[in-house]
Amino acid sequence: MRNQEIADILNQIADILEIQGEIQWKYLAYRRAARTIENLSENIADVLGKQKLPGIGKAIEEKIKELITTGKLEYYERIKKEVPPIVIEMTRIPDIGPKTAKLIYDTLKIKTLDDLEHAARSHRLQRIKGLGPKTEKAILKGLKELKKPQRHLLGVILPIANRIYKDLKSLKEVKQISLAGSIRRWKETIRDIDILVTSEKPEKVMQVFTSLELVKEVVLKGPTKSTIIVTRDIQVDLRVVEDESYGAALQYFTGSKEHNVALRTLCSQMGFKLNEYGLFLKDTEKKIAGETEEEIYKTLGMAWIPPELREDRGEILAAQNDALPTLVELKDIRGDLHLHSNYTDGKNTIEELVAAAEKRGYEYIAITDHTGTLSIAKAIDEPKLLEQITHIQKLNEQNQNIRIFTGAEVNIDQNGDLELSKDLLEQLDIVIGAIHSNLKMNRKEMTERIVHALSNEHLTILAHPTGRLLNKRAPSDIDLIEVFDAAKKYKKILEINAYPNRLDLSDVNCRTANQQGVLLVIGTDAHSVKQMRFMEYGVAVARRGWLEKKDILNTLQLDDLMKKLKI
DNA sequence: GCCGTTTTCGGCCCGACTGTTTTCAGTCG
Repeated sequence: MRNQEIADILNQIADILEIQGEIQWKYLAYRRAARTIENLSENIADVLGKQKLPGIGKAIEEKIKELITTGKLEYYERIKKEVPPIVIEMTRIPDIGPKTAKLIYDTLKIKTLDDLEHAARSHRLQRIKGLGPKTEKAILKGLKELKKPQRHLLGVILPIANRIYKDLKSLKEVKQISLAGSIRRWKETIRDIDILVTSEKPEKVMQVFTSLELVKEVVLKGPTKSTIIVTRDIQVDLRVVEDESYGAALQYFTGSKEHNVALRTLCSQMGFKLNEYGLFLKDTEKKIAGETEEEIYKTLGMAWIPPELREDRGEILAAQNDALPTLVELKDIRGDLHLHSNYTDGKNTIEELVAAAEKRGYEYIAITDHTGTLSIAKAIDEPKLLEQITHIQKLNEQNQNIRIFTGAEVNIDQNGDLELSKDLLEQLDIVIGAIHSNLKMNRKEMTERIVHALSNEHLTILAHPTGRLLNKRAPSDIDLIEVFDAAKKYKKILEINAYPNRLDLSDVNCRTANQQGVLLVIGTDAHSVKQMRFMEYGVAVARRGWLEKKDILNTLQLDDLMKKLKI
């Protein structure tokens, strides 16, 4: 049983316990345990009982063991029967929590969400004691939102956020401004855009904000908080605070929730109280910090923590011990080793890609078009690839500013072999291997397939290792620990694919790979000049994975890179 | 149900907002 499946079951147990009115600490414990498992790169079965896992004690450990060995959990099966599925379903509606869901069910005995909609339309909900017309309206609205996709890709939302940010920043009434929330943490998917501002004229700022060109709906407009809906049904929250609380508010609204909970628990132990207005002494309520984030973290005896690390994955302890990593930055990147040209499904010529790379200040790029039996990507055939190699050699002679490496993104077949002749593999500077089909093999076969590919002497880089597509396709079932072992053994490089719907390896996985001693590379997989900007998303994943400059291949200078790759 | 520089019991982050109430519970982030 896979980690995610086990985490899902623990979360469902928490939902049920919450609906049953169990004390909150009990169901919160299940959620915490689920989160621990979700953040794990290792297979839970391999580490359970062998190492201390936060939030997993004796009782939950036993339950996970039962799930692993039998594939079922007696306890879960039993309590599942005690709560009608519709009640759990109802809690997915915004503003409907366990209490309200249970109240509605107990009163009306509805069976489906359609029943709920009917009950709301015929005003039977507002007759329930404790509910009213507003709740009824909220439920009808919430039912519609349920059908929309819940989270947006960072790559979709960030350009929109930056546009709004720029518009607001240009106002003379705006003193300080920052994006906050998950977007400031560069999370791979984002629910809504949070923006924080300080101003002496909040009304004016709110007025501009709620009448921006891309506004579709104004949900809420107040002096300190406004909410709008913009294109693609993206929600944007703007909050205005006092200058003296800016740091505290920024810290608070940046999150994550888990980081904030952990930080405030620590505050409490130290005799402080932290909220969005500042850091206070617990007993006298005296404010001792709040203007800047740096000041708050410093007062708590730790270094300022980069937002990308604020996920409660050990960053607080590291900050206390002055052991935070010096995270890799976009400016450290010296080249892009995963690019597609118009020889196959790319939009631009090699010359155009080179010009764009120069503009970005790169020292080198690799042209890596598709080869193998890939019908969708118009794979390049061998004569055409030879032609491309000659073309690149000629360009390298003409242009000394940037080095163009020959390469290919070679399809890995079902057995883990590279779909390109040995002769050509030997001619290429960089061979990227990637799986594009048969993604649903079982764990053992898939792992063997990848390990076999990694053992191939011609392979340089394994691209998008898990094959996931955000919001669309789950990662393949792979024993990543074994893959990382093999990558280290055969000295192969694993990719952080920066394409916004891939971001593969993920933050958690590239962190584990690095801890296991595997070198990583950030590649954009760009199919056009425009997409070369995706590099910043790949860098963000690396940063969220605690990676430093030295952990990333394409931060090396040209000659060091060539030495490393023996080109 | 978990956890321990206050330990094996008694805590467990903190506040805003909302809708429904006559003082607060539920939900959210």
